Amino acid sequence: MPELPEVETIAQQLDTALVNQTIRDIKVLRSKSFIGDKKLITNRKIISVSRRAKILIIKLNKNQNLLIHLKMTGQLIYKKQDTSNKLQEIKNKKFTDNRPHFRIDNRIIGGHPSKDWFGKLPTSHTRVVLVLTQGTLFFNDMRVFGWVKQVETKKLDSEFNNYGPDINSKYATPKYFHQFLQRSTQPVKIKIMDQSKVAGIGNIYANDALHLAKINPTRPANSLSKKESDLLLKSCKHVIALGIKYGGASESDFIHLSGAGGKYQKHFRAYKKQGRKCPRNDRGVIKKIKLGGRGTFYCPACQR
DNA sequence: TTAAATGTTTAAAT
DNA sequence: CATTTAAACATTTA
Repeated sequence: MPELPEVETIAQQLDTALVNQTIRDIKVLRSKSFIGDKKLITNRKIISVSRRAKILIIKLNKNQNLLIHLKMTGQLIYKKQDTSNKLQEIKNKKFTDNRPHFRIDNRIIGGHPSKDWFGKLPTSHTRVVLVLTQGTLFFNDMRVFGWVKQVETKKLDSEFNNYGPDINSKYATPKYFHQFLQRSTQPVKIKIMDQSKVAGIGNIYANDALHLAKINPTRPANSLSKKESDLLLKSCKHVIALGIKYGGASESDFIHLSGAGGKYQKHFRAYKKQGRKCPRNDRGVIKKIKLGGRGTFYCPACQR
């Protein structure tokens, strides 16, 4: 999915839109996409919407919760009732890939961008529908990796047993960061994307953080000095904060809930910049390699 | 036709 | 037991 900044953006906007509404009904169009008991979340009131790691947490009354993971291609579309449904093209605004910048005036949209945003709902990729008192929340997911899950509050903590501290939290300390890097000979990029060590760094921000820190993604994690590790942690926190500031990245898989789209893609340092000049100097050209099956982008000239 | 896509999760190997 | 690797998940687009 969308990475931490994208989920954070969705959580903040859904919180405003959904709090105090009641879930009237839930329709599961693809059984794989819903885990748990539908009965336990119907007629429950929404208390808040928040995020932990890359998971969205919708807190309900009577000790119930709905967790949502968008994985690679999940999208959430909230459609309010009783307003017009006109598609608007916002003038003078383009995505970096020249797709037009759309907004639909009674919808808020988040996740993988596709034509599913514009037409009638549900679409062929709609997997779960939440009917609320003042609108409807559609969970679309082309590749069906994502899920919506009912979890009682008592078991909420155990849902996060396999996650390290959030990268943007105070628990991701320089000492902790250096310690887990020291325990591994794997490429440092793979390690910082290991959600069980530290949560919230995905492929975009891993590439950009390593570029910012001038560290080669292929370096064995345990080869980083304390100084380098400190700088890398700082860089990770920095690019994640930047991502949140710009409302996430709308690059190929994400549009945030106002439909306006995140802006972080305009600030990519290395991600998807292969063949382009290094943003730091004229000597380097961003190179693309593969690490752990994922596209990896870096500047051979300045990342050592 | 093959490769790749902002991500986990699992099984098998070390 | 912890770490690592590869494959799996399902679909679309380049």
